[in-house]
Amino acid sequence: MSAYKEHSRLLLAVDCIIFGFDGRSLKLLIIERGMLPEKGKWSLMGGFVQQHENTNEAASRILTHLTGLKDIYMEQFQVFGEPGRDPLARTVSVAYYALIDIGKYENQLSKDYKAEWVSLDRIPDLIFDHGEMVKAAKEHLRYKAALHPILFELLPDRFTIPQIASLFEQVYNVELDRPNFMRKLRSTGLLVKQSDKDKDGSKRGAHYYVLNRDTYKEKVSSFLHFITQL
Amino acid sequence: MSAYKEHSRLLLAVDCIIFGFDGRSLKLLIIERGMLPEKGKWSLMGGFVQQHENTNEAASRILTHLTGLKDIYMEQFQVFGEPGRDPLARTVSVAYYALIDIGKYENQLSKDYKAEWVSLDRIPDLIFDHGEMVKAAKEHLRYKAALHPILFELLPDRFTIPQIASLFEQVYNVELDRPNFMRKLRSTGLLVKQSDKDKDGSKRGAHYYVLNRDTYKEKVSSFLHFITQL
DNA sequence: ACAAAAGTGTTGTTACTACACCCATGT
DNA sequence: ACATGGGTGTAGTAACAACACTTTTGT
Repeated sequence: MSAYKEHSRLLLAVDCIIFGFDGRSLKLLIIERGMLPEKGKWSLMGGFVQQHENTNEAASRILTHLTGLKDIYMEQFQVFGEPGRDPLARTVSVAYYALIDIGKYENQLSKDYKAEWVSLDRIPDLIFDHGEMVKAAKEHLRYKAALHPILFELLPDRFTIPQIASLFEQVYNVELDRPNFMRKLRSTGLLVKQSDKDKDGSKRGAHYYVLNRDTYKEKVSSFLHFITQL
Repeated sequence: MSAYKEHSRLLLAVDCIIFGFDGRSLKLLIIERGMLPEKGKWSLMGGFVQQHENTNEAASRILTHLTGLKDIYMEQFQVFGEPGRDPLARTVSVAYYALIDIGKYENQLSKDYKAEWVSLDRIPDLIFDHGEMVKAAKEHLRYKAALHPILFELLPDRFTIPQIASLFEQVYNVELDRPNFMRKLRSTGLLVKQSDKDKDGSKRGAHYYVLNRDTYKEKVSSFLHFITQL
């Protein structure tokens, strides 16, 4: 372990921008920080990368620890490494965003961490550069979700098309033409219509759909345009 | 500097996947490694992140050091952090890909490093996980270049449409319909036609074009599809 | 009956593909 | 004159946007 002696070592952390959807609105999961510095302030969930694990494993561990869920959709999107970002020690952080159906979330660590779902447009000040991380995560999410159907990761097993539309509208901050959006969604072959309806959102009720997991797995990693043959 | 004492520190490196185009074919810049371990074997250009710099600065420094060029287009794309990837010490690497016009490349460090441009389909075995990094970089480049006109970064100031087409064909490993590709390119408004022609590639000669830098700056950060209004 | 949201139909426009064809020039 | 790429024209098709219209149901 004395190799590369002349080079300085540093701490490597992972921070998670956890997006959640409860069927109505898009939220962010943040915690009240339990350690110094900045103890008691709002923060993203994070942790240090351990000796025996890679960064994906660290992110998984941290996500499971906070939410109680396994196999959460997550994506590494950017390294934040300004020298002074953590005032106590040189710490470089690998940022991940994660997508969760809030209905599946188990508030298992309410004792260890004070975790809270906050609306995306009412995010309090966060420690360090976490605010910047959230902003970058939103951009990455927009980018990715414009080409890949990952927003389904936020939805419950049974969902309605108006719910998806509302989710897209919140992510992109636009109003969609519902008729056209509906057709586009159905043309993907990702949706399996159910016979029953959700009556909460409207009088008439909207049909439930479930995701066709097989075509989903295919389409998550396709969807390109500029070069149309591939 | 004794904060977070209980957490282990590690080495943070940057590795650069440097793509270059010489007007005919797409290449990768690799070096003969000058330090242990694996001294003398083929490797990507890389280096350790220093105390005073962030990872982008480290990558810039390393790129400039090897190529003699400033303001190289580069993009951070993935962290490689398997615990055993460098056998001598726990080292996590932030991978960047870079795009260079080989014509501008100055072989300035031929004494310090034995650097060489190799054809993308004849890459020798590389140390550690560098082969995996190259593969991932190619995928990221394909992804990004399908939506953003970044491949122009590989071209000289004056270039012909057949050259661009050839570049795209090599990146995506397809044959393009030249007439249609030409029209699509010109419809972007990125190209400014020059009056003279390049006679090297054919008898008739192909018109030179230069990039419209203004529209280029706009379009590099646009180009989405699934959500068409933005 | 009517408001409100879900969902269908239709039409004009744009973007793309396929491919026939013409152009300029070195040999 | 002809082979070789460079480049234009055109027609059919698919995807998309706009928006009128119908359906269902709670009040």
